Amino acid sequence: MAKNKTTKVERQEQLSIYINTNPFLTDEDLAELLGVSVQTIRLDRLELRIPEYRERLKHVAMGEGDSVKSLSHGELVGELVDISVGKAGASILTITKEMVFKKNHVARGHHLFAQANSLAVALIDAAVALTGNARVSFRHPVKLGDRVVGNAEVSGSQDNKYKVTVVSKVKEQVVFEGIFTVFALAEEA
Amino acid sequence: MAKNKTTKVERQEQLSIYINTNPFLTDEDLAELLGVSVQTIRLDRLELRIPEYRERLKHVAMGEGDSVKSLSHGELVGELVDISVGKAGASILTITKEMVFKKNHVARGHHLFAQANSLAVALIDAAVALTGNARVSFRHPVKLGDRVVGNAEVSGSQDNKYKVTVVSKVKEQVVFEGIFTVFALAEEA
DNA sequence: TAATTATTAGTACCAGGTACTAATAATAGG
DNA sequence: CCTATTATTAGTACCTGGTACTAATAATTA
Repeated sequence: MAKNKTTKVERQEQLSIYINTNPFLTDEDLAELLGVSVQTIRLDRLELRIPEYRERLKHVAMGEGDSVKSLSHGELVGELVDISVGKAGASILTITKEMVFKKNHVARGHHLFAQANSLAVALIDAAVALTGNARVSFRHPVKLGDRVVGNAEVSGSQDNKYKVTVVSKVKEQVVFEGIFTVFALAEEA
Repeated sequence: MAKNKTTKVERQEQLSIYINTNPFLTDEDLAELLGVSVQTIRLDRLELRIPEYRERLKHVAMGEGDSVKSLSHGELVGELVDISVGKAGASILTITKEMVFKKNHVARGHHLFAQANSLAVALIDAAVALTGNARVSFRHPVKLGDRVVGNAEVSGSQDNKYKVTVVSKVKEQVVFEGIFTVFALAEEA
């Protein structure tokens, strides 16, 4: 037949690539892409130990599932527990396994920064606020499972420039301190 | 019957909570949890416009699917393109929709911080490295789709304390600058 | 040519649903 | 008190995306 003369191995390599770059492909999709029958795809997956569609989705979903409150999503990192716009606010961030170094279960600094930064920005009473600069100190390591309570306070302002001080604690112990300069922007800047 | 006298509305609220905190629950699971039949759960989902199990997983998986390189995962934010441990390194972060403010498509500062911070930490030749403090400036807004190239350099060291300077650019324009003080820790600190 | 490997077809089965019909409780209104 | 409406449950047929298995037919290799 006038089929592309690809070997089994070549096809299986392609299969791996397809699935790795897009786990949402079903066997039927793959069969069409590779020009073989669905049964062949199944045999290939078996040999390559690639789980079925639904299992794949489950695992992608799981890996990310409980990190919904993490940096990539939502407008705020952590959970806002109290806010008085223009004045002060607080948020809580629980350290999950995705946020820590595998080696020692210490949270990566940028998560604490992210909590503080998004809290600082949330405080500003403007359509859009951007961080201009920041000075931050990581006072004490934060561990997996810790509940980090961030407290922010607007400590000064000049024109559209606000100074926000954030102190984050884990059970009364200060773990992070930062001073953020946030700019309030007009609606259509 | 000696059932908990919960109203339909109360049950539906509970249902929402259950599903929000754990999208992996099937109708059967939920039926058992709430002490009603599977059919009732289905009707509830219909009324609440909650999609079915497989659709939910698909969406969790999708929402996060392409943000694998974002903050919550991997040991590094951005893609490492060059590194010479103890000296310098570079990484690239492409700004996705998850990283920007919906209103103006400008990247939230903490993502740039995260890229720089994880790059700084990666540079340190130690089992574990932690950021002590940092001074950062966001020079120019970064937009959705921008490819942020971060360049880090160890600019000094004293004992286990390293000073790392990071400059991030989008097409030759400096968008972020930061000086990080990173501490190298012993294996079993 | 015989043996082996690769590919395809088909069957029965499963999970987790949708969509629909129908029967039975429970609650409220007059 | 009886009726009308709402709530809940049961059951059926069907769908997707598979697993597990059997069997037949190419294509290759020894």
